[in-house]
Amino acid sequence: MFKDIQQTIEDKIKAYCAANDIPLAALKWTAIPFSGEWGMSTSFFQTAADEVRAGKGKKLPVPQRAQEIAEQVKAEVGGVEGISHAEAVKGYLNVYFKTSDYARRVVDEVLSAGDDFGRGRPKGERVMVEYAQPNTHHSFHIGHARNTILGEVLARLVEFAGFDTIRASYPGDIGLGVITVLWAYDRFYKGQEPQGVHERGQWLLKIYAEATAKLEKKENETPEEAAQRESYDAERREMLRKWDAGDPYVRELWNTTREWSLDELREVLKMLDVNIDVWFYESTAHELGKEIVDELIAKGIADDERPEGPVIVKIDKKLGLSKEKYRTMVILRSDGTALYSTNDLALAKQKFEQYHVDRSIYVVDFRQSLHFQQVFKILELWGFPQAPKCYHLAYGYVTLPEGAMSARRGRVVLFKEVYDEAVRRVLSLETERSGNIPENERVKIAEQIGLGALVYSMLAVDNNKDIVFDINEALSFDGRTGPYIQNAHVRANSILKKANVQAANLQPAAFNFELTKHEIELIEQISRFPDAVQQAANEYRPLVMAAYAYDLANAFHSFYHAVPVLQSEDENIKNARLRLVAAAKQVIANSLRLLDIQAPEVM
RNA sequence: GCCCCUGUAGCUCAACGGACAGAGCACCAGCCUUCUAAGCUGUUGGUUGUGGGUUCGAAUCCCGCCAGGGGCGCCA
Repeated sequence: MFKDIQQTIEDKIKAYCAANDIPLAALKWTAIPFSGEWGMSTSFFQTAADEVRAGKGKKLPVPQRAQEIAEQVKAEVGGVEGISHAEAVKGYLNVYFKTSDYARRVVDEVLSAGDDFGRGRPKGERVMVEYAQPNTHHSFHIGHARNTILGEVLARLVEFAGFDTIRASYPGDIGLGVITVLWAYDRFYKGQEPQGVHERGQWLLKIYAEATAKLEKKENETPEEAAQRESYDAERREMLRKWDAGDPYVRELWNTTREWSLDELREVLKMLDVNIDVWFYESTAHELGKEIVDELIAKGIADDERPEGPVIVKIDKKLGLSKEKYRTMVILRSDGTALYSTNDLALAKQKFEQYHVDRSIYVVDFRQSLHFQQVFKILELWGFPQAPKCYHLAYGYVTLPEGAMSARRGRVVLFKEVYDEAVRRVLSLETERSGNIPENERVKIAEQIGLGALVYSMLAVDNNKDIVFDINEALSFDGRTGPYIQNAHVRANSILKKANVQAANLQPAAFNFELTKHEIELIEQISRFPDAVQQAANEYRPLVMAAYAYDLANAFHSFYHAVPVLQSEDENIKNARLRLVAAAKQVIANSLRLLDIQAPEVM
């Protein structure tokens, strides 16, 4: 906001420097710290340093010269419309806005834009975010939740920032792991089927863990046990071969169990309010892979070492690098079957050609960093102009205090378990803390709060860090948490409800009284929202929005505590503060929406 | 051997190369007949792993070292 004022001031500074032969460096504006007033700040260190380097000007130390320039420039900007005063401090020029104008402008803009406040102008580019890609025949665990939440929030951010956005999911519905479940189901549990979408999904995970135990080589195993294990393994491999050959029995088995998993996945996505636009499945990507390999060989990018070896791309060599960096990627097995890399290359081509995406974002854990660097480089060699705009959003694992989660050992924390526990905890708190929640909404609100806590805990850590999952921390409702932000929304709503006003029937009001520092801070935070959206989207970092939302809620809580609204001393102040509360509620709601967290009216 | 990530307060984490490195949790001291205490206010707590370098200015950029994690031609 206020780019017009900024531009006016910049023009004045530039004119002054040009007239006085000062080699002005690019101006970077930031907020003024520790001020308690609004304004913006820029420094002249770089300019002073440039001057010294050019041998111009007086021989002053850089900080002193910067201060001198700031003082000179200060005189130029005093009379600008909307500016109250300016000051030169330690080499910085601080420009303060007229509080009443500024406050009114911010609040009016929020109230008129509503849900669209902060939305960026269309950027004319299409971005596809690929996330929510768990394997089927496993249950959805807390690590999948991190992936899905990161991806969804990123999608919401880039969409709101102005990108045409496509959400894509890529479940791994085939592979040896999937076949292992099929085999064990067919061998030991054929015909059984638990009731309930989640129960069925979780049951498959249990079968997987059991099957792995049966197939794993044990210490000190007897010859009989070894023979049994090898025979099981042979059955499993035979089943994979049959699947590949399209055997009707195996395919039918696969389809049925696959649907159980996908049912569970769709249910979880619904709980998280995630709507996937495009579903890619590994099983169908398989078919596409072979052709692109031929194309890459024909173009001289890939080397075919068959039948002795696989099809490979010597990336470093093709790029002319002497040190090993991207290494060599195998893109097709020597027997002609597809690999993960084959599928990803084929899918990327499809994204570019069929979906016309300009940017392609992959939300996948950090262990696959090299894989994606290799894929992106091959896309570049292949000649796709979108290759430089492919981005791997790598995130750390969610581990348990006792170590890594392991589906094979059945040592996983399921999303549904945590969700249920979250709802239980909120319900018991509601009894204690909330008096006025209607009986028929208690569960719904508990779900919103519980999920809010869980989701925020996944977003409040930068994505490149591992999260050691502690349920008490994830489901904390105090301090820097989802419920803290939701509570700010509820309190704002509470005031408006009590005043019996809607955003639509707020009285106009002027902020022509002396504002408290809490009001100033709150308005400052509100005005930051559009920039926070752009920053989070440009850097592909949900954390930026998570941090912003907390700061905003924090400013509101302080305001709420210190500044009376309904008890204001006069009618104009009351109306102005009601507008401010309505604006704050709106921006908190917008922030929560981007974070995929519900904004309840009561809690 | 090579590559990537991480190292900041007791713990969990922030900080476009810029002003006194900030929050939360925990600890301690206050604040509920007053718009919801899932809250507010205050106190305590730091040679940013380490040694150099670049810069007017470094937690941030570059080099070395230490510690932890991950990856490196037919797993995904």
